[in-house]
Amino acid sequence: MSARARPSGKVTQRDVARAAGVSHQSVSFILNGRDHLFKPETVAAVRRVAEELGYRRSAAARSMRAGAIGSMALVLLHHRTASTVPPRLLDGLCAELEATSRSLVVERWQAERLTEDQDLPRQLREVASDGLVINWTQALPEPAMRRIAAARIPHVLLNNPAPWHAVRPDDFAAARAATAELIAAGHRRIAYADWLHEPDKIFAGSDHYSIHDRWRGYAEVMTAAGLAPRALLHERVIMEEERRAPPLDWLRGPDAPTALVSYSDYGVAAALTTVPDLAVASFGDGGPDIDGLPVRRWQVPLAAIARAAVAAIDRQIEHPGEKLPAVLVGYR
Amino acid sequence: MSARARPSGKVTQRDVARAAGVSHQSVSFILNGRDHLFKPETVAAVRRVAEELGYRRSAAARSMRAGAIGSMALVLLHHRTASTVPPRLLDGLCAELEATSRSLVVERWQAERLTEDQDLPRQLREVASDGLVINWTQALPEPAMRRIAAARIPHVLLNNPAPWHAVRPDDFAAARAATAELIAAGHRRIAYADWLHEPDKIFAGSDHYSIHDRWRGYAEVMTAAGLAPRALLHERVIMEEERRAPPLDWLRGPDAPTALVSYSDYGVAAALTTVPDLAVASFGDGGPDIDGLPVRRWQVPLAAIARAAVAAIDRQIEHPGEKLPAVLVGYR
DNA sequence: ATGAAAGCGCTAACAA
DNA sequence: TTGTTAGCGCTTTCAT
Repeated sequence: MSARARPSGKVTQRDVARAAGVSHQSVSFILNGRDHLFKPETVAAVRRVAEELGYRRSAAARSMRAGAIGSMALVLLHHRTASTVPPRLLDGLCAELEATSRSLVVERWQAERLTEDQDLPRQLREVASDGLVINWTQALPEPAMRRIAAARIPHVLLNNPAPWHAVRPDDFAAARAATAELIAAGHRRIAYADWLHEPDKIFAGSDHYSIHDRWRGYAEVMTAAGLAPRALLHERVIMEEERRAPPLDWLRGPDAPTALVSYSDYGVAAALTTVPDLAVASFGDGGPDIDGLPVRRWQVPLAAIARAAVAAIDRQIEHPGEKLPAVLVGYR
Repeated sequence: MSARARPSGKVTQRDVARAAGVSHQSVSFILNGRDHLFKPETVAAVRRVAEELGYRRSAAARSMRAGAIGSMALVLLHHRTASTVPPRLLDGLCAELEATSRSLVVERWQAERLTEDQDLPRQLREVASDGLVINWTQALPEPAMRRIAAARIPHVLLNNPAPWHAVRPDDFAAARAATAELIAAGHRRIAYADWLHEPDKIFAGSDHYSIHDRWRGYAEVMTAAGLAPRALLHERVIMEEERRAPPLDWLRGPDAPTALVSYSDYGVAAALTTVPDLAVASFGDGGPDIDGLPVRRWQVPLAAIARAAVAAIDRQIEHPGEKLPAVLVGYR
């Protein structure tokens, strides 16, 4: 190893150039696909030396030059409890960005801390990505919105009912389809179950829009088919802290439902423990089934959502200031 | 709005300086906490103008100057199917990095494509983070290892049995504790269940080390207590593509186990559907229980793992070339 | 209390 | 085919 790099420093194009006996601009050209301009032996020498020294291009210097960062940020808002990241969303975003050799940054925002104007999170304070994919079902806190507007940051809201700059799955249509499928299979006593949320959120539509939309989709199809919608709710909201099996008495008895449309996976396993031959449809971020249980599971179309989100941000980068209408993505 | 920024360009310190009538170095000082050197009205003016123009510091320029990127990369290796990211791992890494105002990049590596020397992933081609947290249970592909060594990239392997530069949960100890707990509760017929893996992986220890370690921990404690270890395996491996409920006949009958130590959550719901009063301990990345089911769930200590991983990389940045022994993190 | 100048590593325009 | 030069935005040292 004739030419060693500084032991604790980064190897630069200059180091490679020195070791290979060429100028550092030649190194830049050769390492960036414009090698046809050089003698084959020069190219080979530069390549070999770069490899030996363990040269890696500086992403910081490159983005500075290019005027773009080469990454997007996935922003996860969370209250006290850790926000859940649907793995397939992460995967979809990575895949989408890889395709254009960009990468994904993940940042958490604490909803409470965003109330004050001070101490904004990094992605709002700095130009540290080319755009923000914000996974948040409600309205953004004022300070964050102000900053995004003032700095004209390309962004898109995920799973958010906002009319602009938003991408979300079509929960209403999915609930309709799920219910219709059960009716088509011959079921008549089909109940809707939501063990997680308070009735006013389900029936009136506050909080996460999907809580209301899934119920609406179910209820509409039932009514249209001349069947009676039935909501099975926990008499008391089960909070994160005190999760336990929901009471399942209504699954037995003469008028018991033969099928269930469940808001989420929560409680489904318990329901099937009580009535093994219940037909169940549920919605979720996970895979096509719940660990070995016979459930028709409607998967949130996260890959398509990721694609739409990246496209929306790219559009804003190209056409700054343009107002983008929200995108509804259908379930598979 | 007297001084507008270029509509489609980024606002720089220069722009702010011009609008506020000071030099751009003054802006840098004022915006970075050295405002005591300036007149209060200058400080106020600069602050106000920066806010109005939506100035954000360029992370690229800053890291170039600083000689460090200010982020770490979480690397997810995956085969064909999407790799799962334990949400609590992501959360733990974010939290750990936030504490030092750094951020997290996520990159997927495709194990097959790493076999060829060409076309390495971005984090190996470029200096795009200060270190790699590689979530991979096997040996790294040769080209990746070579590159990491040649470029002296700070890194740590997660959930990996490697003796150096690795951080992993102590599955062996956890399985021992889980089994001991069931024995202490009075159980005698305790079975070990793994419906996902082939016997040679469980008993001989190829593939993911935890597959073998959890079995070993269980078997040792059982034997030490004078009880007979019993492995309940699927007669045929259940592949991703054909997941279905495992056959559960062995949970009934006179000699049936009263308790179960399960490799993972897979199959637990089905087992409890068959025998509701079975005592079950399982291991997993998720929350403290499986959707409403009575299971003693041993949670992989992902927050502590994240902390150890970041610490290991920081250590390598400070002491390049030092060989770090693997870190074993205990379950809670 | 404020400004001038240098340089981080890279690429692109221009010279030779 | 190769080298020279300038500048991206920022921080820091030095001079005023």
